[in-house]
Amino acid sequence: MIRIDVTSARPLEDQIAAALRQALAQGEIGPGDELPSVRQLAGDLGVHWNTVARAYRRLADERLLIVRRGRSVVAREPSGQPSRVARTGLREQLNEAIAAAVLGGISSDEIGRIFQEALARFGERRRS
Amino acid sequence: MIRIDVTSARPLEDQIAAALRQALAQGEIGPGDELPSVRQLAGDLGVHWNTVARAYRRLADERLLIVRRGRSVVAREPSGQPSRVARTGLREQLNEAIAAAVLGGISSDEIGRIFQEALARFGERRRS
DNA sequence: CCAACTGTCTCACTGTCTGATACAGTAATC
DNA sequence: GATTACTGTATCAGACAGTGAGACAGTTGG
Repeated sequence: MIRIDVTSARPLEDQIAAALRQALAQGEIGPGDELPSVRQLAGDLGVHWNTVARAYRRLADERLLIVRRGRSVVAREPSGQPSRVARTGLREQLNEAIAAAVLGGISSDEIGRIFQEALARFGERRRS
Repeated sequence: MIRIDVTSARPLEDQIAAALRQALAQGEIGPGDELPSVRQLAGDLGVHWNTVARAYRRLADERLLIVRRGRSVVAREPSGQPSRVARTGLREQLNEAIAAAVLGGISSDEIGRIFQEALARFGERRRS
């Protein structure tokens, strides 16, 4: 379902939350879909289930999931209109990504191309 | 010179390093330019100078700065050809930024527009 | 040489990340 | 309705990273 890198320095909880966000944004997981239990997903990923629980909880706080104990976790319809912080956050993330790429020797053209490829994956909204 | 947010949860060292990378990538700081001393920049930012020193060291490890004790810190010419990790890193950062934006309710069109605005700031390469 | 500057190193403190374990809610079954 | 087997939650302990304090070491100019 999702993939993480246990050797990365980035916290596992972060990685799991980020991977789930991508799956949600790409429509790989749609509103109403049930997600695996914390213990099951943890087993698949090879981490402690508590770590998955915390990632779920974080997304629940972002109103992306509905999670209540005893019941299975489900995805919910994402929020309506974009907030100011969403926009400024996007701008900052893009600035940082572009800066690193430029310093890494990637040309502006190629950065633009890679961006378009990435963005295209979010427009499909495939639902099973 | 650069700006950080001391109230953010993100480590100060990270913020400083990221801000410097942006300044370098945008040409605000060019090869050969001298940077402020760790104590001076720290005073400006309101953080401990040791934190600035570590951020400088990190960029030096990325071969973006030359830093030796006793002498002032100078920017260096960034690397030549792009590496594989630079490209995959860019892809991952973009995926994550786009996912968060989509879930935040920002349309694909607007994401594209914001990206173009951001990218444009890196093409200017203004030098003083 | 000396003084004043530079960055580096080591230490202590604090908070976060991770995993272990006990707990509490839900649902199906008897 | 009690039981059982599953859900997620809460709390704690150990490991580790981020931060700041202070001593240290290299460089430069008087």
